[in-house]
Amino acid sequence: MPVLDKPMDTKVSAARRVEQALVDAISAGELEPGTRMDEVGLAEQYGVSRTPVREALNRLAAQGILVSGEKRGLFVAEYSKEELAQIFEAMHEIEIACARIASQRLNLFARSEIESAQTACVEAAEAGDRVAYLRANEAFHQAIYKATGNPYMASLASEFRRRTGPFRAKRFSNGDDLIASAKNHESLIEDIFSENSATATTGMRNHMAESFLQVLKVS
Amino acid sequence: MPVLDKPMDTKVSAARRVEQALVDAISAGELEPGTRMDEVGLAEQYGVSRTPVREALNRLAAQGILVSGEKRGLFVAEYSKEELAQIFEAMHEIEIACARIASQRLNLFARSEIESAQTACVEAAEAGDRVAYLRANEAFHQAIYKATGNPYMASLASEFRRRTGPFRAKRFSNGDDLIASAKNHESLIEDIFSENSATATTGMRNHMAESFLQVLKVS
DNA sequence: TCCTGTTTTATTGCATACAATTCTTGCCCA
DNA sequence: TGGGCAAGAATTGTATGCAATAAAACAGGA
Repeated sequence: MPVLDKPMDTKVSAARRVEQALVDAISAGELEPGTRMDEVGLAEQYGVSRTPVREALNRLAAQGILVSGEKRGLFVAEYSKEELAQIFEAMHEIEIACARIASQRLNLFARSEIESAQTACVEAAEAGDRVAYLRANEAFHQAIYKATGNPYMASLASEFRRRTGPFRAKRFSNGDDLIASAKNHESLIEDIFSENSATATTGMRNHMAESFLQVLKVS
Repeated sequence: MPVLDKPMDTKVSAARRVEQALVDAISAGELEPGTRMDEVGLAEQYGVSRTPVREALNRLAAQGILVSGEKRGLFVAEYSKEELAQIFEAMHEIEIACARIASQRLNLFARSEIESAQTACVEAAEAGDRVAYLRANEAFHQAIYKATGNPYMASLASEFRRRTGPFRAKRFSNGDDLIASAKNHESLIEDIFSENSATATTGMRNHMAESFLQVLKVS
């Protein structure tokens, strides 16, 4: 019975710990899309009562990470290809908006953050380290979100990345994919740094379209 | 003690009814930003126990409609002018994306829905009926969201409208404001119907900028 | 064998009780 | 008079029990 990792985290409520644990499990793919969330099972698994579990499930449901199917209960959201395309389209639009805003507001600090994230991406890609690349890629995109200077845009974009995480993760099957993705970043960076918002828009559009096509292949 | 409107709605859980009631109250401005949500108070107000109230509050908090301040408890979100500007910027971007996508995919049915919503807006504006206008305006924007054919974009945009509802509602102080807003819609519609996505983008950009400037005036 | 109606079981939703935490009030002392 | 401290009150977080309901299992007839 894997009790929660940090039982000493007395500051955080049990409900939040369960929520975080579930998000992690879903993002990591341990809980596959379509899996049913059993209140009593999770409760005893995490050593708490049903109440905080219900609270966590509710919050996840409100975020769209869990959905209620035709059967009773909540399930890890699973999407058809069409739904996936729609979600990616939405994410796509938000990323484009972020890139455009970032290109208009770019300051030196944000710029250096993006660049160093990209450096980490390239290193991980060349080393063929898939896990490191995923993390670096995440930091890269987060840096762009942050560069918008708009935390609401940033959290919106982050939320979509969380939701699509399980589907995007699959696509890096070999080292070439990593390197291709990193190369892709380079041109996107150039476009953003050009401080021409139209160029940045186009750049992100290409990047995201590319990215989505690969997801569809493996889903 | 205003008991819930539809006590017979046995199909819907108490938690959902409370949630909906709270959303309505907040959107309508009955619960002003900064108001503290009292679990026990709401519980007896709606004639249920704390459990479903807590569930509703949690869901609202997950949507960002409620936030936890420095004091204990949850509060109706209130924003500084800068935060408001950022939220509107984000909403702005999403609306623009919706308008662009809608203009690319517009079919006759969606088109007629947008047009009839606009007709209702004009009628309400000319009658000087503020409440009717708010509802019609809402339907107008929802019709555009729906016209994207992408439910995720639509729900995203809807969520932002819910969040900004209390702030937008204030801005229609007199009849001229209504008429101005309705006129504003006309040009936006033309832009969307032009099926030129660049034009639709520009149109929505103007509409939203106009809208936001008025919000800032009264906030 | 398959459909349909019924009983059984499992699970959710709600209420309530209790524990733990934080806010507040009032008191004492400087 | 003001600041700190302590006791009390209020409020949140969690556990548990019960009732309602949906799913499943089962039986009986066509």
